[in-house]
Amino acid sequence: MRMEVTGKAEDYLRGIYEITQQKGFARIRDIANNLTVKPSSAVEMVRKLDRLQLVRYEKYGGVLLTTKGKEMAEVIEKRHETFKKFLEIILVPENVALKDAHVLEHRLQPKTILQFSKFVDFIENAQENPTFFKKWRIAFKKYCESKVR
Amino acid sequence: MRMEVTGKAEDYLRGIYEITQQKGFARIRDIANNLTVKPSSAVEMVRKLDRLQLVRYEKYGGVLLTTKGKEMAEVIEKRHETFKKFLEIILVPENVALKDAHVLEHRLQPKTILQFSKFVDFIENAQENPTFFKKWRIAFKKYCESKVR
DNA sequence: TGATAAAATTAGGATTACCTAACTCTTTGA
DNA sequence: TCAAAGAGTTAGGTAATCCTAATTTTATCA
Repeated sequence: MRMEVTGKAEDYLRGIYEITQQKGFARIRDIANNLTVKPSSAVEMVRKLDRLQLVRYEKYGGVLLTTKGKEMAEVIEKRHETFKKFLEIILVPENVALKDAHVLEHRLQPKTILQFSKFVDFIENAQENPTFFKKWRIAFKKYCESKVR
Repeated sequence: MRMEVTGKAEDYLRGIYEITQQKGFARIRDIANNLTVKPSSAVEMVRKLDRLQLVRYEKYGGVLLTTKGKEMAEVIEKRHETFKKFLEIILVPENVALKDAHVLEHRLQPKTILQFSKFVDFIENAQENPTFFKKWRIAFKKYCESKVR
């Protein structure tokens, strides 16, 4: 077993992070639900994350993020937020965006992710030139509506 | 073997399409190079695509797209172009964009892909208001440069 | 034309991630 | 308190891709 943090491992890490934020720790069941996976699959990944020292896990006990795991989850979460915002900007309906943000997060190279986040900042930093950006968003929205057919 | 057109199958299909455009047919070697994969892997996938009736393939012979395969490849290719243009627009360097466009193509829902392509059209359809769009691109470029640090 | 080089194929493995079914712990409530 | 119910584990599989190391076929050129 090669032991590296794959895209899936990141999904699990973010899931565990989200659950932890809400209730302080995560159970296998929660993780399985969050990832839409059977508990047996969740156990498998949690064991891997434990070996990678990203979570602490004991049989029949809860799962906790280590410092390292939490740091990594935060980076992942931030990236996730970027993609969610980005999808909002290009007017993807929220229910769709929620799933697809997950999809966007993996396998992209750092440079690409950086550009995505710059784009989001650029569009959101309306304070530098509010009229221009407002105009931009309105124009794009109109453009989309005109293309509904 | 479950036999469905997975993301990877689409990658191969597009590769075969590209090669075919250039020289009329594809050899295993070409496909392996295009996909950065060993020939043995290329053979495996080509056999799968043949079973799916997306290519015609005979041992030691060339690979040709069927009508169905060509149609599918064209849809995939167009999607690929959208993502490539999109990455250009957000100023991802070309060498990075080339790889990441591939990544973007899979698993996104149709609605999201549609919005990506609308965004690209919106930015590119400068004829409707050339100054506005030119201004937009210049502004984004400047914004990125100002953030180099 | 026949030996070598190049291309393609096959066999046999590895990896990642998922599943089902059976089993083992733990919790809970009568 | 102890038997179900619920949660968690394990064993054993599947599927998609990829790889290496033979092996087989085809092409090339002296």
